[in-house]
Amino acid sequence: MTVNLADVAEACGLSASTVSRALSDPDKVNASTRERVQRIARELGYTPNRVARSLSLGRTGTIGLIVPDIANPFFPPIIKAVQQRCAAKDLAVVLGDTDEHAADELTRARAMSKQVDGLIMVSPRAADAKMAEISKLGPTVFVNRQVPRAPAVLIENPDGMRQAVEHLTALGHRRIGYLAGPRRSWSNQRRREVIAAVCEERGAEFIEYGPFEPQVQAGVRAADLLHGSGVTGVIAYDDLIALGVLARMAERGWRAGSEISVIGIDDSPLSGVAYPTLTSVHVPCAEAGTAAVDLLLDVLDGTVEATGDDPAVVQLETYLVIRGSTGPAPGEAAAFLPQTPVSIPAPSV
Amino acid sequence: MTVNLADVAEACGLSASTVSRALSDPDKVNASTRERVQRIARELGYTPNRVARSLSLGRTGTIGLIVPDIANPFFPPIIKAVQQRCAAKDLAVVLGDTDEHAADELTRARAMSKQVDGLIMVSPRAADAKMAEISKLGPTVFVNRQVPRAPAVLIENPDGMRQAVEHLTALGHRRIGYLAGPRRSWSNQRRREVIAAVCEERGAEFIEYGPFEPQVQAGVRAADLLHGSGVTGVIAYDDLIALGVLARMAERGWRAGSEISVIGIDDSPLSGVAYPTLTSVHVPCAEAGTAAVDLLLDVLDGTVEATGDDPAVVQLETYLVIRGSTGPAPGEAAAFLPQTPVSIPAPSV
DNA sequence: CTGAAAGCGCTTACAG
DNA sequence: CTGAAAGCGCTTACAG
Repeated sequence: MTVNLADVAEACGLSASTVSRALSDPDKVNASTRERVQRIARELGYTPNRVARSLSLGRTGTIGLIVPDIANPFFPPIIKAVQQRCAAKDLAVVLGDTDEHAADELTRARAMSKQVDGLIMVSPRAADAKMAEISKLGPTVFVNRQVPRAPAVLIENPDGMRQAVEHLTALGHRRIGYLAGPRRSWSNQRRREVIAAVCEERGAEFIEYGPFEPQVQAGVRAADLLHGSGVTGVIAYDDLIALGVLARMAERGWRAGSEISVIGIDDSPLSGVAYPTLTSVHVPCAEAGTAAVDLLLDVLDGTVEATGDDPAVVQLETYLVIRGSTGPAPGEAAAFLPQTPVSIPAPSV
Repeated sequence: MTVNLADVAEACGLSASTVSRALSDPDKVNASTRERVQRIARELGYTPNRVARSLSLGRTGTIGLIVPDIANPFFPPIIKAVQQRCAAKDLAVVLGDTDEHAADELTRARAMSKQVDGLIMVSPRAADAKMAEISKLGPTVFVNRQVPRAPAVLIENPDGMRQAVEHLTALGHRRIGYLAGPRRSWSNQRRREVIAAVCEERGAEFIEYGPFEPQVQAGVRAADLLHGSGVTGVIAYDDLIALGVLARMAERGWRAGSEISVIGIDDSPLSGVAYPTLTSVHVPCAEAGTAAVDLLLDVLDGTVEATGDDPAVVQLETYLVIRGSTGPAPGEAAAFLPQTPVSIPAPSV
């Protein structure tokens, strides 16, 4: 049905070998034959069969991307960036969603492994031992998770967390809550540690709530726990939880940014949509996606240390973005008078 | 390096043919050899090479999915559903994002075509003629776009639009605005028509604004246009625009749901996060993703009409979800007293 | 029920 | 510079 290399060869009166060279390695062929082959191939509407090519080359020109939940707004920017970068490099992306089931990560990776040249695992949930098994399947880069002896792109830089706590203490907050994420989450452990440490350093009390699932509904529940606790500033594991807190506060008539200050993490596009707008720690998701593809390509080229005790790790920066949901602690407001309202335009989504 | 069929055959003392059958067509093989082969294959950690399998079968076990923008919250639920359904059917999904460039749709489809058994095009932006070319590349199903002589899953049912307008007129609104989406958008044209028609039918004035890009920022701009226009009820092309309107209204101290009622379209998870929560037309994105995979599979099986004048088209239902951003038109409120506040829990995201 | 052989559509050392 | 041949790892008629 569809035209293949042999058809083109016949139409040219040449061997398949020559046609193949003319098309994929043009320098190895006489200039005039090259032109003729290319013209005839075009006329016949020939497109090489990628599958056959993959089989003989041993490379598929495809990479696998596995994420826990496409519908969680944290992931689409990463997926998009990976996909864009791959398109630019003429690589295809096969996508896997584990629906937050840690056990599926290895299964999906295994299913993909024979079909891709390398794998990008974003925020995997399963234990390090499972990640080591995944790494054995083929070249693998982790995003947002440090795995021993494996290359990774990390966006869990402590700077942003530190800035968040210092922002609150500078505003006079003395009792600071942390709405914890899932207990097994690597990010959660890192965030908790840094926040607790900076609280201590700044002489603020650190109070942990949770764990909470990274969902708006969990934030609604968290807001109710906060009420009457004496906590005046709170940092949520992620924006979804923070947005749930804001929604519940609005519903109950508490003023975010004055009665309680709320900080999210991710700086997702949602941050500008909430009311008030959400102060949040910016996490460079798109950059992480791009960096992950580049790192994986380096691993495939062998230009980078992909294993052993000192694998390549790319560390990206995080920082605090201040919006409307944080303000002086109650009783501290006077120090800030006269208050000039700051209007921050909603970001485009 | 990696273990292949021949290795398993050798370990079993059998031919590759038998091993192949034992693994992929177990009935054709003696029960005891079958068990033995399967056990040994497992012990050796054998996984079939999908690429080789594809080449000999002429099927890749992969489908292509092309969307305009992964980061637009409309698409992730569709992507997720497609991916989940495919995983259940042991199909891989290769994902393409055209970044809203209509011209890339054909290019990307062409690049994928040799690598997939079929294609799902979600909300494509390019003209029908381009879609016809894409259809010629191989089995193709369209989602959220009707293309002549091509199978499709449509979620542009007029019911939801009608309910939205009737909701507003029932609340006493007499001047109804429509914040139009991109001019070329197929959905936009359909929505505009239905809304205008129902306004006329109900004796309300129809006023169009825009076009607006489907982004929060565009809604901010739209809100300012609305002010002082006498429009009391407004339907936005999508939730992002509607959320921008709400954000701007909150910022300027206008009360959504009393001074102006706002309705979005998509019923995205964001609807429950905004303040007030957003009344929106539910569009069954996840169902559409699942239906698209099933339809594509039917096309591949040949059990469904995929071309000609009467191709298979699946039409899904839309309906209005009422939340906090709509209420009686100003001056009509008296008719509703005493007002009992309705509290609607935020949905999980 | 099992095996030897051909074939899927490419690429690429190896000769000439 | 060009061609014949082998090979990538499977599947599947065709024999036995």
